[in-house]
Amino acid sequence: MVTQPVTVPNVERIHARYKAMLQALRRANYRITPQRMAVCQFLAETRSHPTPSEIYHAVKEQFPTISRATVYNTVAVLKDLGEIIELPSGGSAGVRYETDITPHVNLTCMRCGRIFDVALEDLDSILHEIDARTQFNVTSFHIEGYGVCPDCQEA
Amino acid sequence: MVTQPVTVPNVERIHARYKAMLQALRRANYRITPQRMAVCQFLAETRSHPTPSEIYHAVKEQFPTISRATVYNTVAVLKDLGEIIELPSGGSAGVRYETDITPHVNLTCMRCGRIFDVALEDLDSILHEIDARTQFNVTSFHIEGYGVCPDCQEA
DNA sequence: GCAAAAAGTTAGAACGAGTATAATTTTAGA
DNA sequence: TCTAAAATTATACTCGTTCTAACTTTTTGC
Repeated sequence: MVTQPVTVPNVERIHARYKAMLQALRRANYRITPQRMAVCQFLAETRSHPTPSEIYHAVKEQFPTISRATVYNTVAVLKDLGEIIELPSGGSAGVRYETDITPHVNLTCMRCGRIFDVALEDLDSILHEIDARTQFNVTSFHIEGYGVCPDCQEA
Repeated sequence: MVTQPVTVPNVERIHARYKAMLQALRRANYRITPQRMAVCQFLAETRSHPTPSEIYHAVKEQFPTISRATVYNTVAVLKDLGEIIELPSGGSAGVRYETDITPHVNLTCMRCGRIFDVALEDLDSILHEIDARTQFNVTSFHIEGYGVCPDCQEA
């Protein structure tokens, strides 16, 4: 079983993430609408690297008339602001979104398509080395690993 | 300007990559067809993180009747075999494929959408640490960095 | 070299993810 | 409270991706 990081999703962390997203929107002069708040809340809560469709269906429970365009617009804005990251989905479901923008490792199982988060220490040294070698202004990074998860190894 | 790695694409490297892809297909009991060879050749040669559409149009020069489904099937098989990696394309162009499966850094400019490859040393230590912390069988990994490229910083 | 099974390709259709659009609604600031 | 402009909506549209049935090709064994 993949070692889950010691940090457990809790109300504080979710709230901080939610607040950070809303602040990013405000700072960039985007309007704060109930729909955007709901999308941010869902994204702050989820651990599942959701597709746009999954986000849509989750938010639709609270806002039955929400339009898909609204969801797509909202995640696009959040992505532009660097609050979420777009991942290849590893299946036929289009893109997935990563809400943890701190440096970490995503391990994608090439069998079942699931994505596992792993926290590693000392990833900052990578950022230093990228800075030393390039003139690219890097604002976030993570590591994408591919292979077979423990469950699929047993099957 | 992003520092390009000292390694320059040359005929030997391209040929080795091409051969590796064909061998992976053979080893997995896939048939070697002229269309698959052409896709592999193009992928071995390109440095451009091509979309499926770009692959299709490149191969269509040599095989004017090739079907899109054939291209999609071929890259899907190569992806399943771990010979190429799927990247988010950062635009509306669907996915892009990465043909360099050695550990390295992809820097994606969030303005223009271009993807820059950077080679770093000592990335193997990351693999060791993932192994130490998880039971995930990792076969390849790379680093995804996001930010603004030098060109877009000047504009 | 031939035959056959099965994989692979093809052309075109289908699907659905993602985007566009015009009308309507809502937000935020004065 | 009013208003300008942003945001949402329902629906249509685009296009990337996958499906399908017929046909072709590869590979293996004889």
